[in-house]
Amino acid sequence: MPDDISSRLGRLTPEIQAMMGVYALYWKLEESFDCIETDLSHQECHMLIKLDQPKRMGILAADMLTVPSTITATADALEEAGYLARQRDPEDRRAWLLVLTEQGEEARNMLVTVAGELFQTASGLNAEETAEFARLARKIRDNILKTGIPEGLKK
Amino acid sequence: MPDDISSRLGRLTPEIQAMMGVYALYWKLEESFDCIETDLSHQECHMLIKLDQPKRMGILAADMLTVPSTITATADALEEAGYLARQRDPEDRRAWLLVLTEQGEEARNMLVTVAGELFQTASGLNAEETAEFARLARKIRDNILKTGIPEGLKK
DNA sequence: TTGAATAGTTCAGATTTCGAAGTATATGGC
DNA sequence: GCCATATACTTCGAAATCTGAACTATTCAA
Repeated sequence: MPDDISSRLGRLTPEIQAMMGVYALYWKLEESFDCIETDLSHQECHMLIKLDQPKRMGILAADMLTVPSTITATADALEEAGYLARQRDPEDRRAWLLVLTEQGEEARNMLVTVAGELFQTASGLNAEETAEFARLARKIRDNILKTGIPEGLKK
Repeated sequence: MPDDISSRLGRLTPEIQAMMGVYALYWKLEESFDCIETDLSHQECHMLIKLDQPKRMGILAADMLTVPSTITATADALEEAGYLARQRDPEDRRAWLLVLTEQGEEARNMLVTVAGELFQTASGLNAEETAEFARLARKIRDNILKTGIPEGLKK
């Protein structure tokens, strides 16, 4: 049966194959996140992982392709739980910098480690394949961030 | 600034780079789906794309890494809107086969075409890179479906 | 024939997300 | 310096989404 599915997928265009793989991996990773011993929501985990250094909320919103109000809610929760602190950006006092606390750093390190293992398990790729996949993924991400907000957007 | 982000990403592990790329692409694709002229929800689009041939709801649930009740709701909506029909599986009368109607086939063809273009635009990869990415994505998807339901699952 | 397992359904509750309106600060033209 | 406009984030209520437990119908095994 898996072979059957696989062979049928082979007849689809590369783009659709790629999309289906991306969706499967995304769903699997999200699912696996539930198994991590933590009371963090998925969005909170994503934000922690992205905070490798202090960042403005607007940058995070663009980076996570979401809306400012969602970032506010997530940051509120993380701040309340002691993982990060808001600091005014000295270069623009309208903006906040989100800075991890020590507790936040620890949580982030744990998450990055576990997430890496999850990726290995879920993908089943060896080191070489992972490196190649990562190279293409980085290229894709660069392109998306460069392209920015959806270009064919409505409204 | 994009270069700065990119160079910092380079210092992360390949697994995390890969994950961030996958998340960016997933989010971007989901966002782009909103721009398609259709009244279908994302989940409904995903199901249509997967119905390249009649499938049992349980198969779809496993394939989309979700729960049966979600499949029921999505299938209800698509059936009501005339995109598919339920047929009893002759091999197991407890199960339904979801079969696309003519209207469903048309919608699926449109979606597959548009989704392919979306992938090209979002990823910015050329044909060769897309083929390589698709190869790895297929491998990942095979591994995930083979692994099946989360193995380290709780509850 | 009966008990256990499986395929799908129902439905109410929880979570998540979004968008419009609001506050505070910045920027540019006069 | 002053005003209009733009930007960064917040608030909050509505909408969409997803889930899990309990239920019906059918199959399978003994």
